[in-house]
Amino acid sequence: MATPDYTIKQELLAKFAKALGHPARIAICDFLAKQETCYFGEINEELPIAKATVSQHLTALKEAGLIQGEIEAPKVKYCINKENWRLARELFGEFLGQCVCKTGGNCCEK
Amino acid sequence: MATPDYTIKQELLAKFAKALGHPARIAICDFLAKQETCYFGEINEELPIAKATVSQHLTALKEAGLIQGEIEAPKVKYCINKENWRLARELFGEFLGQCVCKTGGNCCEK
DNA sequence: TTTTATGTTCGCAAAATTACGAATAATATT
DNA sequence: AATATTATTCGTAATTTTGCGAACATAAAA
Repeated sequence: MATPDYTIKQELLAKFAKALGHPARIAICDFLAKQETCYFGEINEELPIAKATVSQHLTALKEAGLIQGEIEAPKVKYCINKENWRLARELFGEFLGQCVCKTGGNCCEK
Repeated sequence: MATPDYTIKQELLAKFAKALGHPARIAICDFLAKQETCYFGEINEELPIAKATVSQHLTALKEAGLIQGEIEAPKVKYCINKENWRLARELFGEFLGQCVCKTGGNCCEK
């Protein structure tokens, strides 16, 4: 077994962050978070990129576990994966919260 | 002026997320969040990668605004950029929070 | 059964990311 | 002034990402 360079949490957080590291994927999530019905076509219309590219972004989000899809006739229905979404919320909250308690200026000025 | 494909918030959130999308950069931030003194050398020792690569990751975090550096003799002192860190915390909180209110199962089962 | 509608996958190109060692810069120290 | 310490930048290679159109798959509709 190779040396565990980073912790599981760090790896997981990085995986979520990487999946969210593109404006199109953020826009997809924003859209999905507001819809109960969520077909590929609607998402595709919302974005300024080709459908093949939209499909790729959806795959990236799916592989990170942030969304999920379900085939329905010739259409495909997507939605937020709420369980992992909550996990992401907890991890980001913990990660981004760990520096706030120490109020005051930065240790490096400017 | 080109069409604004995405909102400012979406772009900014994606920029922060992209910067955090690598375990080494998460590890760097974890380390910095716990230290008041934070020289390059200490960060470098903490990571299993070459110093040139560490420097690159630091630059990526710096360009995203999440950390900042200050030259001090032959050493360089790094720290969290607290102002932008707080902004990131707010943006991620808002983004990841927008789906939680609707409790219940996912719209797509399985 | 042939269309039609809806998305995914394929093949490709351009660009960006990740990683490293070597070279360089900048400043203390001897 | 020469040397040592510290970290960035350069040059390069391998991989991944992003994006598109065309081809394909699947199932409903005609």
